[in-house]
Amino acid sequence: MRAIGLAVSTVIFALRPHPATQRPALSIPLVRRTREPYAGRWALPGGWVDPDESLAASAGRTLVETTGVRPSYLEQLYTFGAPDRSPTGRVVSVVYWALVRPEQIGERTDAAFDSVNVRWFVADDIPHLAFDHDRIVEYSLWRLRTKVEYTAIAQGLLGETFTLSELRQVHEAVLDRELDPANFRRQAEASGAVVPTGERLTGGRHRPPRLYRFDTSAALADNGPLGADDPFPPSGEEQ
Amino acid sequence: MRAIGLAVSTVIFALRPHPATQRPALSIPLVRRTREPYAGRWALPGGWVDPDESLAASAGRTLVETTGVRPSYLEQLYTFGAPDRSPTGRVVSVVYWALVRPEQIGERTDAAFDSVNVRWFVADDIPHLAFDHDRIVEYSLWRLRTKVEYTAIAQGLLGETFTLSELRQVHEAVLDRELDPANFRRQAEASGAVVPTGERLTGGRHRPPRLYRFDTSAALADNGPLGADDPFPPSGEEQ
DNA sequence: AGAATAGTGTCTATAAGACAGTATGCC
DNA sequence: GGCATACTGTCTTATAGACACTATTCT
Repeated sequence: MRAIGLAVSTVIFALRPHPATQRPALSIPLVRRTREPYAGRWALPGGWVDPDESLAASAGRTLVETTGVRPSYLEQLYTFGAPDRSPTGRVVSVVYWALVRPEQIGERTDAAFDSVNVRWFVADDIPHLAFDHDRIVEYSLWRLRTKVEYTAIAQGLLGETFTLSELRQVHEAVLDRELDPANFRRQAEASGAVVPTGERLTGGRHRPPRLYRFDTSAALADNGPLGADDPFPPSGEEQ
Repeated sequence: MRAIGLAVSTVIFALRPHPATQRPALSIPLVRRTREPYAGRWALPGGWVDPDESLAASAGRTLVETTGVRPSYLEQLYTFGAPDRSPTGRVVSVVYWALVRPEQIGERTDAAFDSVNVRWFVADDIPHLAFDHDRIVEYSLWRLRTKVEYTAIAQGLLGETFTLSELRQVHEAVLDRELDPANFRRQAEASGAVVPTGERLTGGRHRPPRLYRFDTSAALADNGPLGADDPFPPSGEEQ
């Protein structure tokens, strides 16, 4: 039995101002490869799985190293393992996807963070990536878009409190289409996932909207018997 | 980098006569472990991934070795990789699930097939399994049941032609609840997944029902940018 | 004819979408 | 007061479910 390399990669999503329009746009951080193969090309953050480390914990490391924050949601996406997907030998990659809240990203300035080789890209304007990462990003986008329509994962991209208008804009940014404000409001309230805080957002240019928060007793997504992944398990137990 | 063992396991589903009632019941083949750890316990069929073999092809081997037939559907389920899931060392298992048509199973009698250590179990009456396989089976059942409600994967369990009554019984066996024949018929026809052959099933005790076949131009399930897995790829290309 | 399943019709409840209309705060 | 957004009301359409009813074949 020859050794097969086992790696983890993570597709990280956050909402960031679009470079052109400044409106919130679904974005993904990528790292530039500094060595062969594919030196100079952009790729998904990731690395080898440590022998004593769970898969989700390995994905958690990836997140910290690139965004510097704890993700609000983490889920296994798919495992890619075609024999020829890496020119240097057999590598099987367990890929995760994560949601990060924008206010937590901040600007990393410490020496450990190499901002030259880490850059955020708008999700629908990704360059041609190394390995089979184009396919992976495409699939992760499909999964996010499918899931945002029938779960409450959008909260993984938002802060503590928010207006329904902001929540709607998150859905619009993810789905890349406009939604009817009236109908969206009704569905959001009927779902029970959001709860009004009783406060209003002042300082806007118009009528102050109500602030909401997510019902913390409800899960972000129903993944069946498997719960959500915990990238930073307290001890060492995990699937 | 210490080596991490990479394995593949497969949850195989087929409809077989329930030992007690003789009615079609969702069933899973298991293999009895002949060595430690967990010697004597039932477990999912599987094995090590060959260095030159794709993950789906490895799952395909599993299928042939236990059921002896080509599966009608194969999909990656999840990758389990907790550091302590095997007492003998670190093993990461990429798990697949598959559907097999009952008429293809047949009874294997050749010497290569050890029927003593391979047995079919009714899905809702599975013994306590080796490793973390209890969880895996539970999750695969959830996935199958979720998917049968919004896709046409039930055809993976049926033969070439069938009556709508038979199709409904497949759904009922999977979901473990009765469905209204009238409403089921309407939905099946409206979905466009089934097409009447123009023939009828004679020889029954009552009014002969129409025979249908699946619309081969439609996919069994929408897995997004990733298509269905092919366990027996012609050359060597795959994800 | 009767039994049993095949197949159709129809009513109700629910939800999504379109869109008109009212409310309220800031300029 | 005007404007932009917040928020409500209501109509239409599609679909799921319940269930009554008709059709056809075999015994």
